[in-house]
Amino acid sequence: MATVLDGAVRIFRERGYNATSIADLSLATGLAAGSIYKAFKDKRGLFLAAFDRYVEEGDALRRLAFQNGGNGRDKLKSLLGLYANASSGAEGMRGCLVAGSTIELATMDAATARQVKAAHARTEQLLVRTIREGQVDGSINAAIDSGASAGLMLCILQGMRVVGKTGRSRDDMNALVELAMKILD
Amino acid sequence: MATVLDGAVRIFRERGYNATSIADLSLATGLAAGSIYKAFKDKRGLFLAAFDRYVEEGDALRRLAFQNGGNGRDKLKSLLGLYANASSGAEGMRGCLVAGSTIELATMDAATARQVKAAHARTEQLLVRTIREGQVDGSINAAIDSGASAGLMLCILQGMRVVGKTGRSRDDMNALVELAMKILD
DNA sequence: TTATTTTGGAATTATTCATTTCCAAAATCA
DNA sequence: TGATTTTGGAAATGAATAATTCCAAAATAA
Repeated sequence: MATVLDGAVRIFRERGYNATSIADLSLATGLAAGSIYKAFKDKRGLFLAAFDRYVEEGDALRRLAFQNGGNGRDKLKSLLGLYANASSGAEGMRGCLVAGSTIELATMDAATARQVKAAHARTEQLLVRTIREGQVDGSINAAIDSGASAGLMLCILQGMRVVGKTGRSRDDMNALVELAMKILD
Repeated sequence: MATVLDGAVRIFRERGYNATSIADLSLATGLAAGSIYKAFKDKRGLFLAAFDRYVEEGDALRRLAFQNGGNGRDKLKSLLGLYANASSGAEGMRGCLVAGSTIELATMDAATARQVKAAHARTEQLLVRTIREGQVDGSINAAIDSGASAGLMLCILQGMRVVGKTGRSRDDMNALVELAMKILD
């Protein structure tokens, strides 16, 4: 089942929900259309399962990035580095399921749209918490607005994912990370 | 003709190329399907015309933002302010045709993809030029890498357009602008 | 005024789409 | 071993799609 969802995640990242047909999903997951419908009820159900898996995997990667510890600033730098890597080369061109789904928000039903917005809210909350942690441990300027800087960080992360679709090198993306950290000064 | 393209720009911004049908375009432009085909050859032709118009309008807005003059830093602040406004409220939720098209890159033919990438390149070149201008007039730190900081600015601008789809207030977005300017310190 | 050309769009066409139906093979149960 | 249930998927269905055809009204030319 996990590999079915991995295949779905991949094709939805590349093409988005609307441009991905059941035939595409069948190729990507290895299941025939009838089986997809038996397992997920419909295309939207498979999308939601894939989206959840993608968000969970992202959460796990972010936790891993934070496990190397250090102070708030170190953690944020790890996070930006993680996104810089994910946004470069062939993997970067594949795209982000959250960014892609955000662009398609207008074509989604309310419940699906809520899931997409919730994913952003969760990332933004993590950013706020980590910035505040840095402000407490002294690694981040205590005077900056944690909400605003978290919002800016979220834009940078999403922007990397979009620009990554056009093909950027790892060096290009990593160069941005150093500069972005100045926001926290 | 201009209002036809304006209608097309609007619906493509909101829904993207793939999720916009000829029926949608007919409603948005006021032309029947047969007329659309006579004027633009096909859906892709209308999209390209709409995309060109959107990019040209964006260029005009950026020129306008720069006309208030000032040094390099002032100009960049105006540009970020322009994007912050465009990315907030109902207008922000409508989305950006360039960001949206970037997400759909994998579903485009090579010529259309080149146009989308060219739009990014043009914005990035403007950012590089303006940062260098600021480094010459002393308003921007001469030591920072103009290429990397332009790349980061591009990510911020595109990220604002994506996050703006989820609904952000003008105050939220403007708060980011102040912080983003620290990159140039 | 009549003939011809141009224009706008309704209707149609062929294809693709999401979803359902139905069938046969495999697995399970008695 | 035979009967029944489960499972996977090919084929079919009805709707939506991009694009084309054809018609009538409007405009132009003689």
